[in-house]
Amino acid sequence: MALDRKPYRREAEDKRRQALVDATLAMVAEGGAQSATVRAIAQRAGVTAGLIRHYFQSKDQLVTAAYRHLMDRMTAESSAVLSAAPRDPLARLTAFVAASLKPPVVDPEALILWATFLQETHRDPAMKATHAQTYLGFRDMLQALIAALPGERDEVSQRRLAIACNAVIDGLWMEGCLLPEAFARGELVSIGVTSVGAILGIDLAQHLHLADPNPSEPVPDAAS
Amino acid sequence: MALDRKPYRREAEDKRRQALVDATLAMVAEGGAQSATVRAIAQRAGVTAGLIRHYFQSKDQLVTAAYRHLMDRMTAESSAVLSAAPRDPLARLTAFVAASLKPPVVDPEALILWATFLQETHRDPAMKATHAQTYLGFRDMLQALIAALPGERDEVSQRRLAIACNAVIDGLWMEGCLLPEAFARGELVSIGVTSVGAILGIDLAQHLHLADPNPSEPVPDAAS
DNA sequence: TGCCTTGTTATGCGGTTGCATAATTCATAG
DNA sequence: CTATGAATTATGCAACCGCATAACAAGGCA
Repeated sequence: MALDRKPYRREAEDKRRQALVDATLAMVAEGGAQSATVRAIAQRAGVTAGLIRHYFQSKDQLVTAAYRHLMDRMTAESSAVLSAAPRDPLARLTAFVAASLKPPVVDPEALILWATFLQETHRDPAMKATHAQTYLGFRDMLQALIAALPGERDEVSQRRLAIACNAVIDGLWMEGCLLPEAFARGELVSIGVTSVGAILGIDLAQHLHLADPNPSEPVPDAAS
Repeated sequence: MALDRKPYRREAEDKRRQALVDATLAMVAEGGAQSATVRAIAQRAGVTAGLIRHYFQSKDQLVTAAYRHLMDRMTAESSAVLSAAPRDPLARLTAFVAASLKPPVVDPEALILWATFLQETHRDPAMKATHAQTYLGFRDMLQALIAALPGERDEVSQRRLAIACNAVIDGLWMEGCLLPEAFARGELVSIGVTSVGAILGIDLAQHLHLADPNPSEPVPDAAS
């Protein structure tokens, strides 16, 4: 009758919720949505399945929270680039485009996560709202960068240009995530910066080395 | 003891397989992958679940067949435009871009289906091969159109330009599928043609009305 | 008309999933 | 040092999943 239960430690609520969210994203990234069962997620987080229900009313709520966290992270990665970018509008735009087309933004796992949650978006209004917000947020960021460029452009033109530039970036991002071996180092960045420049009628390529002295290596201080 | 079985009709193999594939796509489009169970698919196709195993060795094979059918359909819709397009290279490219950015290619269901199968791609080698084949096939089509344009371009440039133009089209396609209400009629086509022209350094917009006299209306003979 | 192949239905099984609930152990307060 | 509450584990359950197999009937062929 000597039941040896699994020993455990009590953790702060924030920590446990975060651990469960991280485990959810990890499971989805590795094996798709179907492998992200409550049991698998819990095991990944180092807890038992029942605990999920203690922090989330249902599995769907956990998934929604994970999606929101993912989107927040991607948005944060984008704006982080801007805060560290130079002041010259041309260099700023170049740095933004370049950062969007290399790791950690370009990442096979990121696309899997994005695609997996996209179908949930179709059903769950909360996730749909999160999606639209993030999506248009990125485009607005781009439009602001375009508006700051030298030269006169009315707002209608700015919007059209932002839509076009956003599309190039998204398309290249997808290709880079799906077929990472199909492109040479820095090729996506080069194509992206050149194309955005062509759409806007300016030469951005000359700002590439200024905006980013080390175009192929991700920041080395990756995880804390 | 009077068991009244469901009455049925025997059908040709092609018809039944196609019906099952169509039902699979319909279920995935409506409720995501998780709602596409063998029972639901069979019910949608008007048969019982056991029949699936009579035509496919497993559910995975049915899903793979459905994915291949979807990709073939999308590719066919794009290349169909080319066979009816004029001979002038500029007009041909314009028609191709325009057709890729309006119905039936741009369609919310299409994106959901694409995104859903994308995660399977990550696991199943057969689906990954189908994906890469379709993906690069579309880009090669684009590169051939670019190569036919007036002006000298070496193959390296052609490849880079094809990658960039493909990215714009993909990105706009995604936005159009995700937020159909965010764009005016014909706006995506207009932006796409203008942007592709800008990337290639030529003016395509003037060929838009020639290439497609009715840019916003899908063909009216939709379903038979 | 009557048989015979096989397309189709019907039924059942082992495994898994999300969720509910009871049992237990950790951490803190007094 | 002990008591109390809550975080965590453990157990169980109803529903559902894909798949196997057996029973049946539809339609061609003699």
